[in-house]
Amino acid sequence: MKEIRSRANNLDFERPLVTVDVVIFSVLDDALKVLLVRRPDDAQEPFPGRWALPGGFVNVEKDRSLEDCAARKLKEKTGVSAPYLEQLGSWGDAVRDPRGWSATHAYFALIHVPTDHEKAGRRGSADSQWVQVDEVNRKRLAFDHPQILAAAIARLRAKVEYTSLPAFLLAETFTLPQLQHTYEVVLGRAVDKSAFRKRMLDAGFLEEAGMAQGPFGRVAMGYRIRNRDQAATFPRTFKAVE
Amino acid sequence: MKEIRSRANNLDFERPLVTVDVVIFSVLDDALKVLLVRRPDDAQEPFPGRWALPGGFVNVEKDRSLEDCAARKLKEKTGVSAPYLEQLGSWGDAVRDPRGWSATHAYFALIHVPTDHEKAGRRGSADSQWVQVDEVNRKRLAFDHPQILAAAIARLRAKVEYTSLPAFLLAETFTLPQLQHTYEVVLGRAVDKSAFRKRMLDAGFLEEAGMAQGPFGRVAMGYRIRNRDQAATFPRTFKAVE
DNA sequence: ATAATAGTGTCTCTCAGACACTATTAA
DNA sequence: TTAATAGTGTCTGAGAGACACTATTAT
Repeated sequence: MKEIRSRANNLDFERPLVTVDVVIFSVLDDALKVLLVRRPDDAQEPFPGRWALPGGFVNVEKDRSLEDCAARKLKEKTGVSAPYLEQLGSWGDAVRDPRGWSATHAYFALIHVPTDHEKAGRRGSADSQWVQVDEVNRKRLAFDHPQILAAAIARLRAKVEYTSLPAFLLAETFTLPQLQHTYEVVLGRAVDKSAFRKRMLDAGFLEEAGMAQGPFGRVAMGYRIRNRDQAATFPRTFKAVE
Repeated sequence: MKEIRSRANNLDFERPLVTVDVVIFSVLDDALKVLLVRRPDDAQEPFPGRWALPGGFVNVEKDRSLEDCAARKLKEKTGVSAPYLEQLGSWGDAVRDPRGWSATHAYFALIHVPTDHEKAGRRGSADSQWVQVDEVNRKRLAFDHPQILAAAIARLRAKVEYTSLPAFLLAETFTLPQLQHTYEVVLGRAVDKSAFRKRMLDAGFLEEAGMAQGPFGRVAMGYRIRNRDQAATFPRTFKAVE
């Protein structure tokens, strides 16, 4: 392994490799899914051909900041440019990457994938695929990505109990029944309609956005997130523990 | 800016500087304080003589992981070896360090400083000092440490509302009135004794540890944290929002 | 009309907070 | 005894959940 040396300041020690990885969640076909990419088959690369989280090295010329870097990777893989993006954590040690001491900054994104959006891989392609979160263990992910992904899923499941995060998994405008359905998909259980509506409306993070007509039944009020930079938090969890 | 490309593995690009910083909290003299260190006066160094969070470069020979590195820095500055240590986040961009593109992994520690513990700086020394969190703005901190510290304080204040974190600011065994006092110091407001006791005991994260006699009054039950690796979370916040 | 979906009203039960009360210690 | 602190009992009010009800649409 080679070191980058310099003169003046005492900066001549070996620097770790620095990467960014993004855990991208979306709800597709009534299931919570995560986007995985296939690593190159090149035998020079670590974990050739294995599935992994989208990510890569920080480019000190192109990336102004870590968050920029994460947003860039997300844009490259999905085309989405205004997602919910939050930092998940960092993982760094001597052995996680065979190429040397490395540290990755993991981000956590919630996006909406339009139904008719085939090319960016609604179904998937040879080198990228949406995988249901409870089936992701069947893939043998590269690096320490199983841990990172597990942390992301745990964080999402925890925050869904007391924040408005699932709203970011929907299109820009959505109805309360759609939002409730998204909550139920992520929580893995049904919630009471009346309590749900009270909670969402009282939290004040929604603004009305005209009526929305579905294929059947009564028209519903459409809503939009008032401030997409920040999720709302509720004073209680969804179902008090017994 | 240089970019050296090569054949085999494409690892010949400039790597960011990688550091770890630790925000160390403790309650001293009935106030929430944070430990700051003074940067060397050497004019070659960035921000000479300014106050900063304890931290430094990751040493790929000495540190097995980022968390190891944080624990090492904490041990060096305070002597404490079994603290509550959690990751706060990472900050990385082209300009935060004048020496070049750098990324820091910030950690968040809660420790107890014994009253008679003078040397590691209960009062402070020439190059390290415990500063009350609401007076920290008066110091002109180095780097982007004002943001990092603000994030740490926000995180602590938020989590105190629904977790057992303040228990880690006390000695190994403590009484419920002591714990309540710690909560009140961190929250900055009084809480009801009866509700507080119910909440703590029902959460089940404490175990009895014999009676503890104070200077006056009735003896109190001493408690210990059942599992120091993890904080308990309560299903509601302390005071529901109006 | 019916089926399907959206949205509301009401009751109940839990539980946190308020606060007054009792208990135990030292002096 | 008093002062000081530890710990408990009881009431109440807010609010989440349960669930039945009404409202609006397409066919």
